[in-house]
Amino acid sequence: MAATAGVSVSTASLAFSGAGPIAATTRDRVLAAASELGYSGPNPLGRQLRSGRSGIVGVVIGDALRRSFRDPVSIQVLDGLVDTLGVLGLGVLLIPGSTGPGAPLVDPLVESAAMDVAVIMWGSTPHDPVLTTLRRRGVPVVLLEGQATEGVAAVGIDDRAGMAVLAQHLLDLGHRRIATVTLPFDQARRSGPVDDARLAAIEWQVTRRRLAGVRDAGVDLLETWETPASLVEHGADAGRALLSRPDRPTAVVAQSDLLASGVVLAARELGLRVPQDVSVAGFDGLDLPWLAPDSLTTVVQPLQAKGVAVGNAVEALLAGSQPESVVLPVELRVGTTSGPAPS
Amino acid sequence: MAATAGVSVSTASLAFSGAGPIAATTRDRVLAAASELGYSGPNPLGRQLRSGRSGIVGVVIGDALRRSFRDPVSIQVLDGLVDTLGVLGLGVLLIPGSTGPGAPLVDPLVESAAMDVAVIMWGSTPHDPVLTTLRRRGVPVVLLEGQATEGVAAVGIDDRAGMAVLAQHLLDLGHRRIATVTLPFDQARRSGPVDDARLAAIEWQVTRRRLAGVRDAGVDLLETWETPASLVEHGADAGRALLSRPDRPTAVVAQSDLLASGVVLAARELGLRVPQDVSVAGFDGLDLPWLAPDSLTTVVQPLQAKGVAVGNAVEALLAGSQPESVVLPVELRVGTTSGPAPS
DNA sequence: TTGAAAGCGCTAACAA
DNA sequence: TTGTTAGCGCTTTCAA
Repeated sequence: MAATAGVSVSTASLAFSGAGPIAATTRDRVLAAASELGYSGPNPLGRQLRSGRSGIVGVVIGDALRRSFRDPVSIQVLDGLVDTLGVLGLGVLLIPGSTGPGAPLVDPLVESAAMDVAVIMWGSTPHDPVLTTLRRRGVPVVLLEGQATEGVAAVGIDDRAGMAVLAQHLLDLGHRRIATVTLPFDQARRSGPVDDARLAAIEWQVTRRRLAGVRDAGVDLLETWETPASLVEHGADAGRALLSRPDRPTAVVAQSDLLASGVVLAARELGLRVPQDVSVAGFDGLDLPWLAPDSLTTVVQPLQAKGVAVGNAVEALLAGSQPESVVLPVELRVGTTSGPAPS
Repeated sequence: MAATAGVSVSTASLAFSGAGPIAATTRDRVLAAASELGYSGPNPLGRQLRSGRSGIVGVVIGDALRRSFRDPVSIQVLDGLVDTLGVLGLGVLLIPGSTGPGAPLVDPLVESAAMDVAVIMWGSTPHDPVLTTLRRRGVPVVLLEGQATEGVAAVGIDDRAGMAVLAQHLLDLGHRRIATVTLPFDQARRSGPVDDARLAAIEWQVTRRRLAGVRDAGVDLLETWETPASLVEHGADAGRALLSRPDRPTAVVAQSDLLASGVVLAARELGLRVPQDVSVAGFDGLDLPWLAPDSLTTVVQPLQAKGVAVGNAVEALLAGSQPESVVLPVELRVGTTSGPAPS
């Protein structure tokens, strides 16, 4: 310990922290001794125990990393979050979400990793075991796109209204046979057409709200197709099925841009022209350079801003106040993939 | 503290840890008291200080998150890493890499976050300030695709040999006018054609090795184009430029699949047929569903396995041994984007 | 301006 | 089988 080498004990702390009064000469002496002994500043573990703070924000990804991170949506939110937290001197600890039926309900890190606040990304319900565990531990939580509960704020977007505007856009173009491709309903992550019973059992709020938005506009859906994840290939599967129907839809609304671009690919594959034969719309507002020359008709959501909002909520929690839930606005962006319904 | 409520002090520790002898009745009593008081297991901060271990592995991303994570290559490696570390009870702390000329050289987390081991992803050189900082702190380091130094192991692939095989494949197909699109040369992240002086100054070893591989096969490159990041749009930029030359190359080798797919898009845009008019090849072996109906000719590298190998190196370091550097094999995969040179 | 002492919560060694 | 004690490294009173 530098103290032994120099001359003091707690003085060394002052030398490093800069807080408190200290003679320039002593500080220099301490720092010199430290570098001699190969001591490089206070041990974070000691500081953490003393302060009761780890400086760590646990981020529970709502899925296996490999899947979550293939989705630019999660990435952009995470990016905004990391930026915001970085300024506050906080680090992000990645915590895998439940990876499937076989795996344990919550990752061990949720049970026992040190963290000052936790963020649950994507689809937490009030009875989410992850949420329950964190509350038991007394770790304050911020939800992203989850259902706000007593004492737990959520950051989300107005996806229901956004979807309604998008659906109205298609109605205005004369479309009447409209099908939709949805995000997952729940952990089960099934794939295929859904019936009324299944529709009534949607657990994930995002999926539910976006579906409700379509109905709000007065659309009577020709078919609803559930996917296991927001990935291009699942969108393509759905597109192949929906566009092969004898009463082929004239428009397909997907609940994400990745799903929508899969539908576009499926349409091209089937020799259908977009938008002359079929219109396709998505949700998110991603930049998809490889879809060129098409640009997707979509609802743009502020992904970075979402991350920033979560970061701000975290900051509030650490400051001891209870943050408000936030609903960010979205906006219709008409691209080249939607056009008048074929007559 | 549960101790007060129950009857003991360190007995409580035994009750929770399960290690050491304890009467079933006392354990139950302690656990009951704990749940009554809302105490939920040992505070990780205390345990960490006591054990000297944080259970955290810092992963320094070689770039801004938003860019790194748009690259499936990083994601898949990270996925393999998180899986491996999860089993060991270790968590991954995300640390942004240097984000550009303006920003500070190293993220504050590198200076002072608690971590047992650090992983530097992507392109660390022996004089990397991040590496220097970590060594000063005494944090053991594993490099991914960096240059191994004394006491610092690196995990990488045999990209030079892989590139040579790929280049030979093109030569075998009769190609003689071959251009290449490279990964970044250094922090500067420039875009455009490079001259000999610039070629001699490549800092990032991956870029250097893959370029060397092409030359190993005996290819005399028509042009070398540098990109600022491995992203589709940069590949498209490069493709547009290279394929607009009067002496248009008959084949373009890109140092990554994302860059290569950008080149394919540029070719389509220019009305060139792939591979009849121009062959395109990449590196990585990604699954690119949206490139359909084409599948890229590429060099497949074991991305997940890379993450696992890094995880194993971390494990070795924590066990006190010095891991060996690892070079994983790669393999040529011929797709539909390469064919005989046009006559 | 510096030093001494206490205590954050934990576990491991030892004693009872 | 349980309790006592010490100490991980730090920062923050408080006293000198």
